[in-house]
Amino acid sequence: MDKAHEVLIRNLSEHTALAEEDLAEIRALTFTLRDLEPNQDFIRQGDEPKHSVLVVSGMVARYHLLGGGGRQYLAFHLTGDLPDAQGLFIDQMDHGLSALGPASVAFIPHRELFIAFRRRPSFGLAVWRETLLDAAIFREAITNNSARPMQARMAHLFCELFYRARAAQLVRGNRCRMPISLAQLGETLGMAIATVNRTLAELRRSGAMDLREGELIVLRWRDLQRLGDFSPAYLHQKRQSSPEGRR
Amino acid sequence: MDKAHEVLIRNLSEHTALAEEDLAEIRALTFTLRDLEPNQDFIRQGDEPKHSVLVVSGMVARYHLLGGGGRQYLAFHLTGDLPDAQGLFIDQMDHGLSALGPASVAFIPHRELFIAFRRRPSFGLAVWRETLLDAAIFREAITNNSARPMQARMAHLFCELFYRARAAQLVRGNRCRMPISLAQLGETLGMAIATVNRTLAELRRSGAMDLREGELIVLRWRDLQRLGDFSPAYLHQKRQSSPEGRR
DNA sequence: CGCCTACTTGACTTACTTCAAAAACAGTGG
DNA sequence: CCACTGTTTTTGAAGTAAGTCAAGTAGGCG
Repeated sequence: MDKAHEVLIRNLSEHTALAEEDLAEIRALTFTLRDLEPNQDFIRQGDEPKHSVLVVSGMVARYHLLGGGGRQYLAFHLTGDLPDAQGLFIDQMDHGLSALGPASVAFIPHRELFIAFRRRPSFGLAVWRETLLDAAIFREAITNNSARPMQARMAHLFCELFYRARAAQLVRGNRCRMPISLAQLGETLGMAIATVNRTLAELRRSGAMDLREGELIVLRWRDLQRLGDFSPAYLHQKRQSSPEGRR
Repeated sequence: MDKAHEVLIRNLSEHTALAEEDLAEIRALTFTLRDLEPNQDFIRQGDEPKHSVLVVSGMVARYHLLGGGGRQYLAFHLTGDLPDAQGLFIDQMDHGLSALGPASVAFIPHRELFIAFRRRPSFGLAVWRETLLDAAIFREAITNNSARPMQARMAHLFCELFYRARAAQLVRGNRCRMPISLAQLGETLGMAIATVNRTLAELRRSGAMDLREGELIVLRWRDLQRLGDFSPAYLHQKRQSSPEGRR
């Protein structure tokens, strides 16, 4: 019944072998569930975090606020992710968190986490590992937004999200939920909304993918991967199940 | 005498209060020193890391290799930094490391680190904290390279490096070592080398800073900070000593 | 039906890239 | 000390990709 705990366990198990004692420790954590509206901000830049967040369902984004009120989206998080383990040791959030589509998250008190880390250091290491994976994704975003042309940049983002969705078992057939607007895509990839639209149109025309009604549809994975110059090594998946095979 | 250990202790102490036992644990670590030529690569993308690196002197960079053989620089590291604590839980490096100017680094076996973490969990947490600080710097780089115009982008980078150099006590007067070429600056900020030069010329003309003979000179900190839209919150320094005061 | 938001498209402008060449500089060897 | 080579920096001119501006269409909802 406690879906949240199981979601966390599944996600950590992707990268780390957890002992029975770790599982017990995790199951003993107090989670406070909260349902979120689409585009609802639930942690703000400047907040002093006292809780960590676990994505129980839906998609969650991190963003920087810009001078003019605009946003720079930094990363997206799927079911099972701990989007602000980043905030564990930090006095003031340097970025905010918002839901993309409808989502639900669980709040976990930092205090409890630290106690659990002390009792089961291997649990701490597993969470640490997650934060390092996050960092690898950040690094790739730097390269993506700085060094790749617009089309590849966008294709790469979709590759990453699809690949990660697959690992989190959120892909059904060749599609997964992706409730992101063009404006948000622009604020993620550093391009103007008009360009977003034109670039997306190109990708559609290439026949590699489609994005419709909040769903990402991958029609030809290898083509999309090629267009996006995507190689998943940086995601450090244990089992290298790639969406190949489906053309 | 063991400069490397003291450098690490000083850096960790910036953010975390270490107990005597932690210090003892750190001092017991085996460091293998290595001197590096300017621009020498010492960890390559694809390597299987068995050691962590500590910057003992000089400046070190992380980079992604691009398809065409080019590079995207991801971050720079100063004396005291642990540039690849990121590699602690990772089977294959997703990025490489190189010296900028002449530098020296110490290698620490992962095995020893993990043993030390077990014996002194607070030491592990301190290193974890460092990796989260790194991640915050990555996030800012995403925003910098995606959302800021060229001049601000460059100014912001110099602000960050100067600010960090100051915290690491590497600033003398209003200058610090910065052995970086225009080409590398371009590969950091995602701009063509011609643009780098013209943008740098603008910044010089503004009178806020200069970059000469591998040295960064900050003439008017507040102006540079304004030009770069820089606010240091994301660096999460405990003591908020800013370079202000010197105009 | 009308309003609001999200998406689409077109025409214009510009900031940046590319290309090219010159000037400054560092290292090497006579 | 100076010529010779290679690299880095500087500057100019031309081309282009992407931003901006603006208007129009489509979709969702009270």
